[in-house]
This record gives sequence, structure tokens and C-alpha cells, in this order.
Amino acid sequence: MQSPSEQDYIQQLSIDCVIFGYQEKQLKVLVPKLIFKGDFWALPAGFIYQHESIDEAARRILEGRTGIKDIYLEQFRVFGDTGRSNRSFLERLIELNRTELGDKQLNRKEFDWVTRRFISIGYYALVDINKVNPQKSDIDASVDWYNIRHLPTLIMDHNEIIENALETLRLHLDQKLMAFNLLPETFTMKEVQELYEAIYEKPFARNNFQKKILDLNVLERLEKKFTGAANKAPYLYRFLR
Amino acid sequence: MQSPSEQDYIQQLSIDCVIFGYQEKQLKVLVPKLIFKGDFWALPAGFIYQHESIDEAARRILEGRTGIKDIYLEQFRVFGDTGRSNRSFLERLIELNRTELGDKQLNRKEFDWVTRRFISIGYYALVDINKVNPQKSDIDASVDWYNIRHLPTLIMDHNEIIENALETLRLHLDQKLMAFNLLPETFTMKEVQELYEAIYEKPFARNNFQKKILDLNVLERLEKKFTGAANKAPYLYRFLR
DNA sequence: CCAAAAGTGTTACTATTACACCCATGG
DNA sequence: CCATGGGTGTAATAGTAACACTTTTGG
Repeated sequence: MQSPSEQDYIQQLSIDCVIFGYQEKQLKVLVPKLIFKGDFWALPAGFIYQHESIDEAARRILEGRTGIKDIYLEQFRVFGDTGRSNRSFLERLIELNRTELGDKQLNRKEFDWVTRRFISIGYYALVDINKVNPQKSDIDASVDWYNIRHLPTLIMDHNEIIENALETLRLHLDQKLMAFNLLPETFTMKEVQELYEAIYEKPFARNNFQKKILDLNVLERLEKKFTGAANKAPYLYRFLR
Repeated sequence: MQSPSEQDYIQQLSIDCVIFGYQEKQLKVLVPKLIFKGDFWALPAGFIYQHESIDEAARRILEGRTGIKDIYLEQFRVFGDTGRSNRSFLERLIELNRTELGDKQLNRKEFDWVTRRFISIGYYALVDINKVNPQKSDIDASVDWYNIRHLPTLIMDHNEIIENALETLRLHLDQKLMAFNLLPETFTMKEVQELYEAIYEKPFARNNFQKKILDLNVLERLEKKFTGAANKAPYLYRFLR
């Protein structure tokens, strides 16, 4: 693999992705953990090739981490404070991994490239968690889904970026009808409600919620879902359009 | 003045500013016209120094064009398509200005720098039009306020950027209570209403509008404003907080 | 005293929230 | 036939839009 500094990237500009998923009534974020000693977690990120648009770059980064092509994604903010540099984090990483890094020492050019000030475009993505096969990059020890309220402390301002993504998600959820991107192909109304409750961290009244969602006229009612439970079987729905 | 390529800017990243003002019941945008032959209009723009945040850069650019320091501004979107380059526009400009450019020929290095692909962060600003003293840069023939519905055709995607800024302005106007940034220190309720009508391009009912705005509890009612007209004098208001 | 425009109150409508009831399901 | 959870209808409330009336102002 070519090192970043040798590739034809836009300089000092990166993309950070907040990948949202939903499972077991919890809103989750896909966060890789780095292979190095010292417990470093960092958002999936990447750079922009000269020949691709920023949306294409975000799509490429997301496909690399999730294995899926058609992903709902949206830019939500640029993070451009002067303090945004990998330097302090990388120095600590090198300090803690001196022995392991001995042979495959980062060369000077590489170190300078990645420790310069970076301005980052924040993208968030909504995926059906069941369709995702989390992919490790060559510096990831693991890639896991974390409940948004039980995240580890990530590097730099990545926790703040996630919080910012969540705020934007809440603001635009109804307006752009994007919630259904987090659900499987078919789902019950209760599942939609629990998803909303996970996102907004507050309860909704069952009957009013159903009315509100159905009044959007974007759901097709399918057959009933028999679970074997001793109660009325709920309908399944599919998202249209 | 140093040429861009010699300065310590972030590469291939620019800031485009949509400066909104309000006058004579019209929403206006401050647009400079370039000195070159061929009628080129371009949004106030600039680059980001290594030592300043993107917000600071936007503030610097805005202060340079308006002469005022404390400006309400907000980033609203990144424009990052691959086609975004000054090349075609600059080639046409050079073609049309061959004779004039003869002596002060752009050098190759300079041309290469400014014709590379650029990714631009869009900021919009809201100003009290009476406080602004439009400043020409050294390549501006004039800087004028244009009614947002009677804009000239600007270079590149700048018309699209303005339309995008307006959409964001509409979306966040009430939520962030920013309308008052477009008005002078004191104003009548009718002026607020006409401002809203200019922004949303639709009429509002007078009495309901008054109630809505007063219910925000952010206005202080001052003395009456006597214009000499043969009708009840309206109150003046001041924005609080 | 009149026209014009501002202030305010009152009613009608609509959307949201709260409450209530009935129905399907499997043990 | 009972407990459980789902579907739906109705009443109460709040928020918005429409309408009406009164007041102030200078000629």
C-alpha cells in the first residue's frame, strides 16, 4: 500500500465519517480501534483524491469500512480549528509503541504529512446494521459498534464530531425521511418507534406515533408478522420511495 | 501584495462568502465585479492561512469586504465537485484581456496555483447594510448590492452557492433568531415583517406575525416612531440578547 | 371628520397530545 | 377465557390562521 504522502490527495483536507447503525433498541456508531498499544479509537477517515468529488471520497471510505455500496450519507459540518492536528496523538502513539515501531519506523516524510494541520469534512452515514460486514484497515485491531452513549474516548475531537452528527441527524430526520435507512427491508411500527426513541432519547406515545408515521404516506403495509407470542400480530411495513 | 502561491495557505481549499443585506424591502447580496473585460462577477472569497481557523479566515475575508468586525456568519456547506476549478473561467478572462495583461502577465506558477481544483467552504453572513462600506479588492472594478432575484451570472457555481445559502438561511432563521442581524439597531414591526417577506418570498398576516415575533420575547419595545404620516405611529423595537 | 396604518381582541381551524376502547393471538 | 400487545377512534389541548374592531395620527 502506498503511503498517503506519495498519493495524489488534496493536502490537509480529510473526511471523517460517523456511521450510524441500529440494533437491539440502541443507536450505535461504528468505531475502529487501532492496532497500537495505548487504546486509540478513531473515526473511519480518509483523504480526497484529485480526481474525485468529496461525496465520492466519502462513499469510497464508507464502502471500505462497511462493504456496502449504496449508503445514505450527508455532509454535516467542517471542523477547521487551528488545533486540529494528529501531532500530539501520534507522538503519544510513537512513545508507547517504540519497540514495535522499531523496524517499520515511520519515515520523516510520512510523519510530517500526517501530523500537519488537517481540516476535516464531517459526513454521517445511515446503514442497515445487518448488511454491514465491518472491515478492518491495516492499522485497525478491531472495528466495533458502540452504543452512542457508551463510546470510548476517541482521538482528537472525534467525540465532538459524533455529537455534532447526532444533532444534525435529529434535526433532519423527519424532514428528509431518512430513519428508514437504519432499518431492515421490512419492519414493524414498534421497531420504528423504538428507533426514534433511541435517536431522540425520549419516549413517544404509541398511537400518536403510529398516526404520525402513517400520515407521511411513505410506508406500504405488508402481511402480519406472527412471532408466536400470545398477542395480536403486528403488521410489517416497507419503505416506499 | 504577495501572490497566493507564495503565501502560507492551505492548498486547494477556499472560502466563498454570501453576504446578505436588506434594504428597500429587498434581500440583497454583496457581489464584486472584476476589473477585467468580459463582465465577471465573483463571490467574495479567500484562502485559509495555516495559523488561523476556518471561522477566523471567513471573518478576515468578510471584514476586508465590508469594513465591519462583528459579523454574524455561519458555514453552510462544502462545494467539492471535481469540476470546481477556475481554469475555464481564467482562460476566458485571459483570452479577453490579452492586451491589458501584456505587461503584468500572470506568471506560470501563479496561474497553476489558482487554476487547480478547489474545494470551497460556503459561509453566509448577515449584516446591517447601512453599516457596510463595501471595499474593493485590487482586482475589483466595483462591489455592489444586488437583489437576490436580479443577480448577474457569476463565475463557476457561485449562483448555486447563493441559492444554497438562501435555503439554509430560511431553514434556520427562526431557530437561531438571526433575522435581526439584517436590521438596524431599532426597527418597527412592519420592517421585520417586510424582511421576512423578502426572505421567504411570501406574505405574512400582519397581526399574526406581530404576535409570533413578540411571543419570542427577544424584543424590547421603545418609544413610538413619528414619521409625519397621517396614521398611528408604530413602536420601535430593539433586539435583546 | 376622514383616510391610513397600527394595535389588539376574538373566533375558527388544524395539529398535537392524552385518554379509552376493542381486537387478535396463543396458552 | 385470560393476559398481552397491537390497531384505532375520540376527546382535550395547544398552536396557527382568519377575521373584526378600535385607536392613533395629520391633514
